[in-house]
Amino acid sequence: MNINVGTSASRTTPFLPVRGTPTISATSRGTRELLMSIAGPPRRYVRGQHLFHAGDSDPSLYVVESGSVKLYGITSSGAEQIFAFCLPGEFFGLDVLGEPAHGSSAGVLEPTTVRALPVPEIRAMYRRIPAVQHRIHRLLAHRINELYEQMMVLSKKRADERLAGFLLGIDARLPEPQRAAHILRLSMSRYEIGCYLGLALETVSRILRRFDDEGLTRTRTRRIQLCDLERLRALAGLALSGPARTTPGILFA
Amino acid sequence: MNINVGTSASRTTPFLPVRGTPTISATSRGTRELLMSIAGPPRRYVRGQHLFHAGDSDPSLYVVESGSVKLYGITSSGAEQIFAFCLPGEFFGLDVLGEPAHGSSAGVLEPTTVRALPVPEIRAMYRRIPAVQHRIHRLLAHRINELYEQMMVLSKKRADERLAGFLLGIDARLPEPQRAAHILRLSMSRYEIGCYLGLALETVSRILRRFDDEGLTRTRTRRIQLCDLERLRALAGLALSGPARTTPGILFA
DNA sequence: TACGATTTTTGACGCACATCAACACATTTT
DNA sequence: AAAATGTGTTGATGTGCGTCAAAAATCGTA
Repeated sequence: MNINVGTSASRTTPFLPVRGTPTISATSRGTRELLMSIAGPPRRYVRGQHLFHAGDSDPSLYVVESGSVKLYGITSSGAEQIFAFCLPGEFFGLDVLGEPAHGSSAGVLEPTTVRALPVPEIRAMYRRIPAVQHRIHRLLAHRINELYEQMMVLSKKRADERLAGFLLGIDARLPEPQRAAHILRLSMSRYEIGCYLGLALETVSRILRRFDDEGLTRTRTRRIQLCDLERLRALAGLALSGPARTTPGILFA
Repeated sequence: MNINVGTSASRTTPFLPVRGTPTISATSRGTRELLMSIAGPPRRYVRGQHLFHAGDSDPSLYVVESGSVKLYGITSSGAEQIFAFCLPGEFFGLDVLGEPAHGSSAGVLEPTTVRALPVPEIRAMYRRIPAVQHRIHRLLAHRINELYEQMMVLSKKRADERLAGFLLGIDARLPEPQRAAHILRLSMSRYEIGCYLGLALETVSRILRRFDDEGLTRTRTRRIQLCDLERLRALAGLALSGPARTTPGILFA
């Protein structure tokens, strides 16, 4: 997304006092920092490179520092299906925590740096700091609910509703500085957007054009400005307005 | 599904030696039994009753003993979307382990008995028995990969391919005795099947008719016999034949 | 057994979106 | 600067499946 945030560790974790179990850990805050403390060195990649493929038994998950990554699988008939786009600060590849191998492939969309977190070290951390474990559960559970949301999109929404939701979703995940202007610089092609939303790339292009004609957006290839957030939200079926959107998750499997 | 298996605890857990971390626990096998040991008493429900609704902060997850349950959500436009059908032996509602409230609703499809597992007790168990924690991770991670699969179905497959996959999926999850005959006794309506597969109920009905005409199935309302497994598998895009299908998961969020 | 309610089937019709096919850009290469 | 390559736009056409409507079958229950 042509964005450079500082190290993702600089992000403050919004909230997290895990209710219920009285966690013994001293630091109930800062689990993200704890997790990041076992992250390997930043690694650079360019578009087209892969961090792992479905089936790889590489035992680590990843955090995006800058750039963006797509998580995807291949249909039985050979078609690509994108499961998620991962932006700076977000974890992905979490499924190796429970499965012997990755269930999806991770491909880089633009010049990107990521850091790896070795699964064994995460497991070791569980013992010492229960809060980390709760954090991981939060991430996994949250991801499942995100996928439920995506299922509803794929099976019930029209093309324009999907696109509106997609644009708003990206927008909401931008780091503070760029979020204000509501200008997206997409790192993915029309084809990839279509792969994610279950649409043909031509449909993506056409709907985007219509949004422009109707004053919802201002599009110049991969630079998209969101002009009428209210109408976009209405289209996407989101609650109107809503200033402070809680973006607690920051994870991907 | 009009099925009565013995207590789900009688199911043997297929495999699970968690690679990597050398688990200290004495019983690396039998985590399922351990989990079941904290399950509450069996509770009976009839069609239409609910175990929880999306948003409920009921801190427990559930196991189906007999009968069946649907997990679903409501779209912004008020439409129902079914995320999963839960059969005997399967866990559901796992997302409360990480989220403060349930992310979906659980409705009963037929006379059904379930048992509840209180989240606090599961958490307490983590400390004592790390293997239980790995098991939970397995369940969550596996569920995520299942949802990836379902995303591919919803966005890339034709109606007949979806239906074929659905029927085979149910079939593979039947307890041993009935699986042999490949005769399904569905507890869900055409409408509910459509809700799950992203199709109109009329389409479900029509495709089912076509399957019958083509000799793939023999349908009498909710009793469906799978006659030509090979062709069904080919349609669904599954590997041909494949005798012993590993059904490791047995979980739902 | 008979009644009403729900579910399922079947047909007719229309539309949202995929597909096919050029063409227009933009970006990189030589 | 021209050529090559990938990406995006736009139009024409087709179709898979949704929608609407009504009859038929099944189920629940008196």
